[in-house]
Amino acid sequence: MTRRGQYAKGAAKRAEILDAALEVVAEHGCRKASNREIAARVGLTQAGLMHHFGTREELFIEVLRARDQRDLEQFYAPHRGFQGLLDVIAHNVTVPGLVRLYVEYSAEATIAGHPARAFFEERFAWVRGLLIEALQQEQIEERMGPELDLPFVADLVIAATDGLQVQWLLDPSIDMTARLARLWEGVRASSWPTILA
Amino acid sequence: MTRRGQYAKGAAKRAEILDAALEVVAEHGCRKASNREIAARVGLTQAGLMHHFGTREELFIEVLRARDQRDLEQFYAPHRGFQGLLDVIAHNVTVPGLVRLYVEYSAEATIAGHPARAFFEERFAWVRGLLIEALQQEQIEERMGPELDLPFVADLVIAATDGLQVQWLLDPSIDMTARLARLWEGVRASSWPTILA
DNA sequence: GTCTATAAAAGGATAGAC
DNA sequence: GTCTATCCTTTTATAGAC
Repeated sequence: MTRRGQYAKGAAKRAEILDAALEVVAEHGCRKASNREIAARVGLTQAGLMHHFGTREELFIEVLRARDQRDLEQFYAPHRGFQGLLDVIAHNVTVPGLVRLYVEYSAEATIAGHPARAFFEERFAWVRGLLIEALQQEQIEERMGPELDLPFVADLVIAATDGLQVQWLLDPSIDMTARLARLWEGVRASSWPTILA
Repeated sequence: MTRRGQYAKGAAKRAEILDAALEVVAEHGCRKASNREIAARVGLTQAGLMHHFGTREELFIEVLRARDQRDLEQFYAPHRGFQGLLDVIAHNVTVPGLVRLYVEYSAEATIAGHPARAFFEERFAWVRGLLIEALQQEQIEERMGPELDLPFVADLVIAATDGLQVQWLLDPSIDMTARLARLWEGVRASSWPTILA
């Protein structure tokens, strides 16, 4: 019971910190989001914060992991096909801090030896896999031709999604979901097969 | 003459610095590229570097400006159509530092009040304009249907290009040019008109 | 134009008390 | 689990000599 309570409290505090980190990132950007300010938002000192996350990098990675887990549960299911991705993007519009963290941190992490590089490599492969599954379902239900090169289409859609997020951060009036939906309609209805197959 | 020589020397040093900045960014990333190391590469102290560029941000923006200017002269011409973009991307593969700077710095600069935000906003509008011009040329020469929504296609191509660059930084074996060429063939040959028009 | 010297700040991380 | 206190590093930027 005491032990249980301690764990529960620790987990609650961690969750609180993850939310605070998002707030600060949304306001100042990932680069200028200091541990001190994140800590202050949850009534901790910087040292107190470091007790929960060994390093700053672990904190950011944990934020992104939690996001992926939530998105997976809330929006993804193989039978939903492409709609799953569209729902994720529609949801992203409501969490600009998360979009900013993803865009900024994924860019920074591409450098060799960066502590978050492996995370993004693995995440990319994982997302590609999910998207390919979703596209296969679209083929099975015959909303999409059977000849398309799925890995190519998946990577292209991911690239467009990532690029759109930067455009959206610069101009939030852009409707990311509508644009992706339009891209998807283009892929679906395409007579691309002879080219993309 | 003396004056001329001074200017020439100053300009040469500036150019040297821009190259050095790219080297350091390629190795450590934009975030970890310190003024000190850039200065050291050209045999200057950090203070000496600051004489040429008032701030770090001006230096980075200048690097990107010089790149755009060069790309414009070397690769872009309205009558070349989409090939201009393909050539730029093919060239990008040979300058990873530039790609890294662009990806990382454009992400960071999306934050409100960032000194480079205006630069990226303007650059984005400029690139979109060039691409639309190029696409119009493709239509004129009837390599592409007349019904397509050009601004939409342009933004989508830019998004895909930007997203591909992140993928490429994580995995340099990806052939960005081939993927964009394939996207372009898809757009071109598409029976998208009823959807995208 | 370049250097030396220094400011002045901010950052992440750790040790040890409670 | 959290705080206080502190360390140490690194960074950008400036002032003034040469």
